[in-house]
Amino acid sequence: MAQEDVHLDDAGLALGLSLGGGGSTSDAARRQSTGSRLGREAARLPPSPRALEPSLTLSMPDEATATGSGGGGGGAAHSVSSLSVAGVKRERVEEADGERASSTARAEDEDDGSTRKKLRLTKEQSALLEDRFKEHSTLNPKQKVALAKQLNLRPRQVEVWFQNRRARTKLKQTEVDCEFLKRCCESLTEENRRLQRELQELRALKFAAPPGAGPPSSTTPPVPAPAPAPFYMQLPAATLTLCPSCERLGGPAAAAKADPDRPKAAPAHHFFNPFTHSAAC
DNA sequence: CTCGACGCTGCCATTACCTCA
DNA sequence: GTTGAGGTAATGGCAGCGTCG
Repeated sequence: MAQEDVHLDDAGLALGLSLGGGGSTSDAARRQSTGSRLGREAARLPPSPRALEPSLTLSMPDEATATGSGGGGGGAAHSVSSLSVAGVKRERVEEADGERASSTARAEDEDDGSTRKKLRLTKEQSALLEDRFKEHSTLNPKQKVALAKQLNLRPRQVEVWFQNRRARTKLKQTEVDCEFLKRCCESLTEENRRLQRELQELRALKFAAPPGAGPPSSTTPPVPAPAPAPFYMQLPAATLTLCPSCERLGGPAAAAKADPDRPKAAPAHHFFNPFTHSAAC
């Protein structure tokens, strides 16, 4: 389980906190020792300035144990460890892989102990992560640890990658939805104009015709040809789903949101927004 | 059964590093 | 060499849910 990894991973961090006093709580630390609300409060110490006394640099956990994945220390591609320095937890990456040895390795050379170094995933790692993401956008602890082991990363890094990946996906989807809504709005505006015109014409017709007059003759202005279905009505049937709470028409996300893995109590909605996955009823 | 503490996880906003034009 | 923009790994905070005593 990831649990083991967290324990191991945090071994050095705990030390860092005890020695450094105001050291930051890394996410791993938060997940472990500050997971509780009390713990969180206790851990909410003012973040130390990044350039705090470098002499506070702490010994980091043994590489092999820090990775926790078992394959960490001896991996040909990476060995990763965590280090808590003056409120900054840094990732140190040693790359034997020449392809991507660039930033991280260089950064380490220039390491002055006051900056947060950033891991760059190799193409292979990214590809595998992408593959897994395509299969499932979330990982259970077992999968996470297995994947981390496979990638020679820490489970936390895999977790973060998936988190960020989900965020990117959502952002993209939001952009798509936004564009769709824009077109929808334009279509509705145009439709509204058309109906207004039609209404005006009908009114003009009504007032022009003498009361009691028979049905319009051939001089009657032709009824406007039916306008093409407005954009918002061109939704494919598959996109029309029911609001899960009130069973009125909603959008595709309504069904997708009904993920059994994480059922969230939906309020009683009537106007279900398929784009924001929310409702306002 | 209810309640509070706790642990875990996901989402979100933000930060900070890195690359590239 | 410098700079600004964009991409993205990492961090911190918060909320929801399940478990346990």
